[in-house]
Amino acid sequence: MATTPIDVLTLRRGCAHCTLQQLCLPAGIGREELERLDEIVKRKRPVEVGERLFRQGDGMDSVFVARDGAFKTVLVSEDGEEQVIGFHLPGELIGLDALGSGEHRCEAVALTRANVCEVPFDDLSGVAARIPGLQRQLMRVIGQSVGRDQDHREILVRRQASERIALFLHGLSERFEKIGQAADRLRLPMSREDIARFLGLALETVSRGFTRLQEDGVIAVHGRKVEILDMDELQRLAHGAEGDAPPKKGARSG
Amino acid sequence: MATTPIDVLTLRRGCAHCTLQQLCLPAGIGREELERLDEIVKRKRPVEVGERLFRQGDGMDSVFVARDGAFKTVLVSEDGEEQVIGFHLPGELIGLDALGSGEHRCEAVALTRANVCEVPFDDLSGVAARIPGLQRQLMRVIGQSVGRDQDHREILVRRQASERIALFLHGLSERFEKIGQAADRLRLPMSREDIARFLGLALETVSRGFTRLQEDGVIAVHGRKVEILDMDELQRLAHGAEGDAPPKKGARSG
DNA sequence: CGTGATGTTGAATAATATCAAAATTCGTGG
DNA sequence: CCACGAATTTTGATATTATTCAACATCACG
Repeated sequence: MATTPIDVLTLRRGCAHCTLQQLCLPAGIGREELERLDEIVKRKRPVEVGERLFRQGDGMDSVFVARDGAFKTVLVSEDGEEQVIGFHLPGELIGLDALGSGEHRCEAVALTRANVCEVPFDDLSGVAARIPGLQRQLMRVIGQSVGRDQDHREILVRRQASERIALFLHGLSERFEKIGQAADRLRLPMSREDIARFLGLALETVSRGFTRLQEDGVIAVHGRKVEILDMDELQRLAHGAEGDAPPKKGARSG
Repeated sequence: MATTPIDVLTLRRGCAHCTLQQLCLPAGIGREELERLDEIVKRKRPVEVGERLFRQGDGMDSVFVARDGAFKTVLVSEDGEEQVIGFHLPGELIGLDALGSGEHRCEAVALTRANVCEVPFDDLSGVAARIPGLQRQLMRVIGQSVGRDQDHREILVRRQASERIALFLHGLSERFEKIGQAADRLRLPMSREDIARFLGLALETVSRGFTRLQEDGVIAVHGRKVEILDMDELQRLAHGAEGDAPPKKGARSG
């Protein structure tokens, strides 16, 4: 437990044997093309908590994908305040924010120790140009990234803290499920403060929100471990339903 | 004043003579290429207030650019609530939200009568593939679009209504200036309600915010006409400065 | 078993939403 | 040019909600 030894085999094996295959760039790409992709993908030593993949102003040399662990992307304003603009789970591309300008507008910070794949963007574009499937995958992944940004905005326009929090947890749950983890037993990789800066709320408000959800029997909280007890209700709350009349009492059927 | 006759000449002339030339897709494209672009650009009859360019779920057939007038893009949730996710001034591409999925996630509504150019996306991709300059322009414009989304998020994470409003006005001012209109005399094309739904605030809060800014001598408000009297102060307010110690007193010089 | 970081809780304060009404603007037609 | 009505905007009073400052609890880790 104390040490997570680097799985050298996994490192060598490449995309073809990665558990994220179906979620990451390689999804739906043929065997040969996969090998070409493998050639340009760099697998790096584990990244430690707090390490950065890139900083604001860096050129967009590579895009990154975590095979495990988690990252946050943050915007640091002139006065040093940190604004969290996204969280990244395994299989979700990191670093596309520089697509427009060629320069990163944010920085990517590791929330946990993580193993990441680095894909040099020039090479990727080159390979993608010759592999229609990869080109399509790239667009798909970019689209997903834009979609997550939209989700974030949909969270932020909500005026009630409870809605934002419910929306956040529900969205995270969906994403965990997508990468093969339990949707109802989340181990949050980020602090309450990170969540607060992501939701545009005070840290204490987030904490209280969690407590409230627990009191209402929607979730169970143990620090960063969150168990979702009533997914339907969580979703209801995420869409403006007040604490008024949850169709409880032997809930989901009638 | 009562009638704005359709300028047939302008309609015929095409991109080469459009006043938006340097801001729109054609910027920096050679004469011949411009003609090829012209061939695929459709110029439509004026769009009336409230008309939609596309709706949620529509396929991304075209992208649009207003030559004059203004649009909003809105997200309509299941329960019929409207969320404003963007405003579009002349020269700003509309309809890129569908890039990822191929389907529009939002709908584009005319805020004023407007003349728009429609660019069929398939054709555009085709032409762009053969014109490196256009390809680059397209990326630039997409990047700008993503940038405006980021700006919106940066507005929404602000916790003070006054900051959001200041940020909104300041950003709008910059964009007006970019299209050759006075930066300090804005004719807002959108209602207070639209602004509220864009900023994630109650309509009344927006109104009060405007009034407050007027009382503080930062702007002058006459309905939808807003004059910016102290741009520096507006910018200061946009970045968390309280009403504490504005370096006022014979303001702008010292 | 301390110790610093992280998370929770409480009380007072400040900000915003909500409900209601008045004022203004704008388009339209006389 | 003026008057009218509908829609928009502003303003007021009040209730809700979130923030802030502070203390306390808990967790992770050495």
